Amino acid sequence: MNKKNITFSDIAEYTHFSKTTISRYFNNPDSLTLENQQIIADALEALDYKENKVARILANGKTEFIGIIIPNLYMHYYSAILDQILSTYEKYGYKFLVFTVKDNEETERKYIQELLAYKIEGMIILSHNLTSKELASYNIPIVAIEREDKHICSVNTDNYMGGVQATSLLAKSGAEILIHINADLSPEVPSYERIHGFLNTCAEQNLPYELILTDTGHSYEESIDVFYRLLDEIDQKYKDKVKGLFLPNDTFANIILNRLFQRYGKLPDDYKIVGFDDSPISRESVIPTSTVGQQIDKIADTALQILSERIKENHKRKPRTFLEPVHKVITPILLKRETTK
Amino acid sequence: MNKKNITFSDIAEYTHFSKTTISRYFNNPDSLTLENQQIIADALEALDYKENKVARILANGKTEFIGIIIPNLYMHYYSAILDQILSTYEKYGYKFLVFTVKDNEETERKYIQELLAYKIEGMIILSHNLTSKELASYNIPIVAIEREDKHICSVNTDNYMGGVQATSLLAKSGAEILIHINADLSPEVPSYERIHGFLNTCAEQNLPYELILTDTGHSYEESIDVFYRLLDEIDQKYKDKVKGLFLPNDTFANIILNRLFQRYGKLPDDYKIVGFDDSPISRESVIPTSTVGQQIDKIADTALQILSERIKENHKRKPRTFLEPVHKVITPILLKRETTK
DNA sequence: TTGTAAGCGTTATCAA
DNA sequence: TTGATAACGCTTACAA
Repeated sequence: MNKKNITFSDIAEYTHFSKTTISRYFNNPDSLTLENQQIIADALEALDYKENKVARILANGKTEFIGIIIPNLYMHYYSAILDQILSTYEKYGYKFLVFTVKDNEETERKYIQELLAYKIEGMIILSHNLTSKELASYNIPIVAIEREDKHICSVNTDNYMGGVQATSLLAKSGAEILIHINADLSPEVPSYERIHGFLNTCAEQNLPYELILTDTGHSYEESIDVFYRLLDEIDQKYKDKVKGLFLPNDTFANIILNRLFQRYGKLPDDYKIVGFDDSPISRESVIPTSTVGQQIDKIADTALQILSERIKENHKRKPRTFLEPVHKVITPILLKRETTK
Repeated sequence: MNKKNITFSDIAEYTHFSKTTISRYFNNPDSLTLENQQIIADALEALDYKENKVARILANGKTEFIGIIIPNLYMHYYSAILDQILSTYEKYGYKFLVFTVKDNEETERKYIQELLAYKIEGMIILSHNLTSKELASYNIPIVAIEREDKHICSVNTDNYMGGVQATSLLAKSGAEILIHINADLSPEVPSYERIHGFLNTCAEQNLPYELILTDTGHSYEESIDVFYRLLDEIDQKYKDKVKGLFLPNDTFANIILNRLFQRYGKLPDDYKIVGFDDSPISRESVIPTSTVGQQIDKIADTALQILSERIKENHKRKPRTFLEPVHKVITPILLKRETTK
């Protein structure tokens, strides 16, 4: 802060080159002789030059910023996704400006404006506040992850396949009645497909089943109440049957597993449980819980692949104005653990 | 991208004001008459103006960027901290550029250079790769969170107090032998103080204790091996005593709790357990685990308070060149749950 | 292979 | 209360 910043002008003066040549040293070094490259390199060292990407952005329009809007980082799924997105820096070079948004449309719009003011080149959206139609109207490359995505690109887990895998595993482990509990989802969110996967598998294999769509609570405490009640009902209703429970996430699976352990000191033989997400709790539960794992690294990489392609397209002198949204699907991985023995 | 961006020049032309006046409309509206404010407001609307903060930064030097270097977002503690840091946007207005760095000095230096190139105004560091001395040499405001912090500002949990709270709770719950297991930490990291808190409490209250400092493993699987072995040893050694176990985090506490549950179908009366962090696993464990909670919201807010003060100082025409590092300490909160009944 | 000069879209300084 | 003009530090034609 003390002495003024070293700029290309200073280096130009010092080396008796022009600013342009200094710029070339950074952007197209091969166009300089090796000697001259060395001279400039030495000068940078001698003057302790620090690059200024803000000036570069203003001049060439490429910020290499990608904006991320994510509901929170408190839930493991979201932080795991962000973790993987951030680590794509080494491969793609984009820097990430991250905002968390609770359920508030106006806030989300405000944050998007802020991101646009910083000239982000693309955006990754995990929140559910704005429709994909509105998002598409911003006219910048956008990838949605696990949310409604009609009008924008997206990367999702193959939720249908996940539902099939979970249901089949329960069936194979000896379940006589298959039960899937889920929130009453909108058919537009990708995870709705898990329900289809469950239903179709039961139908195809001719398995008795029950589908319970209900409010699963908005906090851990609420969810505990909900699932304790449901478990009691199920216990009553299917007393003499082996019950196969497919839960929409590992947290819910864990609530049920804990309840059974607290009661019986073990997982009774007439209960089989499968969760979803392969979150830490599924490994750290009192006995390891079977679950359907999302390939979060692939999801993140695919999202960046889509973005970087479209960003490159925008940098062409004559970018195509409209590209159809693409929708990629990543296969989940079934993890057979102790709760489906 | 199609038609060129609307700039102050366009608005100036449209309204017959100068660029300067348009700038004033944004930065010092009171210096314009209400009429003229309205005229400009209408023009912005009519022309669909989008602000460009990159240009503004280049002109006034204020990016409002803060860089964050964090080991990962996979561990809940880190993502919880980042979550709270991001939500300070509403209060302080800073935007965050986030990098994750594994154990690699060179990578961290590279990322810091990148952050500096984007003219960040401050930095929050949670990683352990570089010494605080080296970090201080970058000459920008930096706050460390739970890491070595001799030469830079920091915000930490009062780890000593945490150790005292945990140990006292175990004592009160009837433990006859107090055991603290921890990694063989450097005395420079803040969490080392937990050990002091444990030892001093045992000494003051004249309690029998054992301090086990050992390699706790570098993965969940490794940790399981370590703690199963330790538990067997403890079980042998203190057969007829009520054992009070103070673990350095909730994950480790959970490993022990699960092992006991798997063996006995419940937490035996001669085991009392306290973890650290109030991470989700402490609530979601087979029975809720007592733990010491860090006030992560306060930690994040305090970090930003320190940064924003120092950044403001830097914006003064004559900033003080050197400010002593400040070290803030946030009191932890003891959570008494089922494992210390 | 190198240089000149005109941007990029703001803000700051000084003057009116 | 408003304006003219020179920064801010880099890139990009176009020339040589």
